Amino acid sequence: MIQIQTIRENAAWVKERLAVKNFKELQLVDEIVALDEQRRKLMFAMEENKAKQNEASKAIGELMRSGNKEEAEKRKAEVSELKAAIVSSEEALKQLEKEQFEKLVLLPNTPGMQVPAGKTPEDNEVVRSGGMIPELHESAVPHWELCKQYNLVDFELGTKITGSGFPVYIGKGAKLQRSLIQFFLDFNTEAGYTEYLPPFMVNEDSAFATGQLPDKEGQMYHATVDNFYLIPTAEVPVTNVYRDVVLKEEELPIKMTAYSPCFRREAGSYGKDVRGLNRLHQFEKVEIIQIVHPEKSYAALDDMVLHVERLLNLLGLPYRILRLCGGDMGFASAITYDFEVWSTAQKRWLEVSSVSNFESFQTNRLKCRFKTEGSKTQLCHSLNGSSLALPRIVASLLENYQTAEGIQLPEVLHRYFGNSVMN
RNA sequence: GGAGAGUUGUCCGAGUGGUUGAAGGAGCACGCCUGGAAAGUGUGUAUAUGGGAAACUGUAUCAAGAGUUCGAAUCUCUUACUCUCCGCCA
Repeated sequence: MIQIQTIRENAAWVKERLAVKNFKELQLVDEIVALDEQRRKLMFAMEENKAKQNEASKAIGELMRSGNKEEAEKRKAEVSELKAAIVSSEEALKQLEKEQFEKLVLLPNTPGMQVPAGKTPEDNEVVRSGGMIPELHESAVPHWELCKQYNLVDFELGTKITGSGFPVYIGKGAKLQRSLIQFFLDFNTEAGYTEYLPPFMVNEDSAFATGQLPDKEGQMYHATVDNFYLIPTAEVPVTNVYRDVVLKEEELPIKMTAYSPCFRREAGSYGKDVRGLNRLHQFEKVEIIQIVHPEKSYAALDDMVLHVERLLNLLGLPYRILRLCGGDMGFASAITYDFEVWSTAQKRWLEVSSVSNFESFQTNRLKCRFKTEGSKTQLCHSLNGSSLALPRIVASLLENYQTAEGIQLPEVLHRYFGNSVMN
């Protein structure tokens, strides 16, 4: 949520930035400013009345004690009148606050100055790329064929048990999941991230704080009886560790990592783009999250991008890094870098990680602040990224490392998986 | 799931309708004392949000929400959470 002070003081700038994100309803900004002004005026008037009421009540207490009942009754009548005014302005104020909040919550985060304008994925900027695209043998096939051939993942079985988009990993396919999760977590903790294993369901407050509610209500699975949401990413429960927390400046930066399954309803399109592991309702992911001093969030962002890049280099996958254009960015993000790996058999790029700086957008909802010696509390900045999402990494590992004799995984995984060939 | 007890400031803890933003401790900060420290001693020590250039000042906050009252930490209701016992379970 954008801070109201920012909008109050720089409405024109906010509108200009939101336009970069192709946000259409810029009039909301002006409406919010107008509501804010009304709200403050009303609040001031009401508080004046309340002050009078408090004063009178105190006086009544004294009059009662000194036995001056008549005078006390007079003042009581006076307060009753005040009260009527207070009650009505309280209602009006509540209404104004509600309206303002409802509009405020609709505004996406303002994109940072480096964010390119644009509407579609074609407008994203390629920042750099790395890795080598392998030469595959003649009969190389996409990963869904490999999964079937070597009995690694059974999609039909998942459909029977649950529904489409819920694959069942079997044998070496299951072990590969476990190996990757452990490899990623080890890599992250060695870089100073503290490991968390969070709840996989969250309450409404948590889903709101990281920006999933109300924006993406329909994209989460909702356990309605208890009003819990299945997490779409570990970002939600882990970032909420610091909801309603005031940190000391020296506690920053906070670095956390977590594995979790991710649940996404997103009724996507059908066809080859979503075949196999390309798009799922349930998948595994390891996430990294940082909460940092506002002046250091862009340095932290660079650090996280390099971190993910190292991981892809270790896996030996051909990748490219994109700076997303305004139109392709998420609701809460100020800037996002996407990582894509090349799927040689499908001949297309697959998104495997998304690293974002949310600046104070999430922390404003979280009320995650820090206090400096002798100064006011201010909002931290939050960032997160995938390191990494499993299914598409698995897809490209299988495809890019296939040979006529079977699949030989990169060396970095031998420690976790063994060096056996999948055949 | 059933029964009972609880939730007050950084912490402990008092407080059953009227100068209670909240006694008393502890902690912390600054000062005095000291050669230095401990002890002792004095002062200060919440947050949010309005108004104001500022000094300063209004309002709200004793788990959360609603109610009774001129006035609520204190009375009533609802909810959440914690603890104990029972049940169930891995």
